Amino acid sequence: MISSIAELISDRIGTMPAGERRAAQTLIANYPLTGLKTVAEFSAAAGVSSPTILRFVARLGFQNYPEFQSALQDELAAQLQSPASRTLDPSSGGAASPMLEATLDNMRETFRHLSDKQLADIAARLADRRGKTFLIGGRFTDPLARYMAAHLAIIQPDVYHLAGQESIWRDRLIDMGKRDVLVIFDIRRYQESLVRFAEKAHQRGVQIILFTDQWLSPISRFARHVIAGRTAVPSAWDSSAALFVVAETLIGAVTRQLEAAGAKRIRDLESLR
Amino acid sequence: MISSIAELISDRIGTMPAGERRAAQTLIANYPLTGLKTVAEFSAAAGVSSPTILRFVARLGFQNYPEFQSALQDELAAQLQSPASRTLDPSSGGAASPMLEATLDNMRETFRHLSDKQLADIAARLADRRGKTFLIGGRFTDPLARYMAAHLAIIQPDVYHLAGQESIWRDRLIDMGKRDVLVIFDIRRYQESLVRFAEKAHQRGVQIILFTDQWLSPISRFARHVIAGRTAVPSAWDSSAALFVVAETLIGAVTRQLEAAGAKRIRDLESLR
DNA sequence: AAAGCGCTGTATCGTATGTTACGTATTTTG
DNA sequence: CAAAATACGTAACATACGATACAGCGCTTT
Repeated sequence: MISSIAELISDRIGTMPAGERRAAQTLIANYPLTGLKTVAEFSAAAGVSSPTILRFVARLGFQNYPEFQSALQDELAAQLQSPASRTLDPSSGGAASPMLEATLDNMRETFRHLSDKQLADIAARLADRRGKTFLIGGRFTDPLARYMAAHLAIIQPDVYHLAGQESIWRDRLIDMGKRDVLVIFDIRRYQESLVRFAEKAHQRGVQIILFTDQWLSPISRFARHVIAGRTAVPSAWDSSAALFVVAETLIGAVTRQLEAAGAKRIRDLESLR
Repeated sequence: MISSIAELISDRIGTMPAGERRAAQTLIANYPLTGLKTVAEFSAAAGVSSPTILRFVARLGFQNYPEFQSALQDELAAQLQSPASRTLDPSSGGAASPMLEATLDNMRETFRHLSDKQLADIAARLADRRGKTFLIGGRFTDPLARYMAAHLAIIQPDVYHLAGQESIWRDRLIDMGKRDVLVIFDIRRYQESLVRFAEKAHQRGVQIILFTDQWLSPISRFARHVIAGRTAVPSAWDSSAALFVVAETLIGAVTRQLEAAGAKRIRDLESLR
């Protein structure tokens, strides 16, 4: 069974004429980048002419050059999204749990695409006390919304978790305006009810902060800030762990920003018990 | 110092207009593949027009689109040629977030003290369908109970999350017996109400599975299985992320064990929508 | 409430890219 | 050794791609 294009090439490289073989070798040499460049660049790198490159990809079974490039990109996408290809680091005791390893990878990847500044911006918005904060989640992610709401509600007023039936929180739209923030958690399979809700909130000028997966919920169209977490794990379910950690990080950042006001508020709450 | 284009983007994403921000988000979401495609494909993926994409790359400082693509390819080349740089480099990615590093450490430590056999035993008990499963959590951990309940309830019947006021779930004790399982989440500061509840359930012979922190909730006295997660992070709050990951791992394990029966159940549920 | 500014999309243009036809060189075979 | 077949490159072509000008719209500001 031949799965990757690289295998396909090394399989047929023996039957190729000299020029095409040079093309194959240069492609394998720094795979797959050369194949993503233009035909002219590819041919220059291989030291052959453009038609030779085209004959080369034709021999591999592709109808035209763009089709060949698309195949390379798909392959690269699969490779980049599943860090399984990454050599298992022997440091962590190795055969711990593939589930754990995947989760740790997801978190690293998620934060790699999340700059400190971006997190700071979002935290600043959440800490901005001129408006209210609403949180809501989907079928499996609503607990994350609850978790975040439970913490935020302690350090600042006007934090509301939207729970229950759709009709209930839809009516809460009337309370929302430009100064308010709506935090939405929505991963595959995206819920239409949430999309509708987000759209209406957006129309009212509400600032939306979206927690979603790397395939981006349609709500990203309306969102001011989008946090794309990795969710792929060797399980029947997707993992929300990366989003959970981002949420915790934000909770910490907001707490730090509100330290002055927040500390007093916490003390007041303590004395209420 | 800004080294990668991804950093450059997340650095300036705050100052971008809405359309360009959507472009930036879709690019970051599955970086860097979208940037290697044509302008038309990029714009379609982001849901904006072609000129917006071009304005986006112009704002990043590139003279034209091909130059932008070349930069992405160079970056990808460097990344592919040295795969060692991706795993655990304390230089660039390491200093990202001390919060993240602490969380990752917590998870590794948590799983280090958690044997495969122990996880398998707990999963087996959760998958045992002779009794009912109840889940409950504390002030901040109740969302974890909800999260776990949301998944377990799909693959098997008789899964109940205990919510609301104490008096409500206290009355549910009457439904609990020897064959039943009670999953409790309780971290500092431990809630008396939960301890009381756990004790009564224990007296009724209920099997208790406890998620707690490394200092062990007093409920551990009554628990059949104890999962001690690390919670220390550089924040004003404790982190429940490690417990969250254990919960997800268990969800996956239970799902696998119930695969035969569970798969049918999932299909039935799908057809109900 | 009105005016100005900035952002975004539509339509058009020039160009670089992939493609193909054809002639020459090189190898293979009788 | 000769002749044929295959391989390769040059050059011309058409397409599709990136770039740009312009108009409409929403938003902010006075």
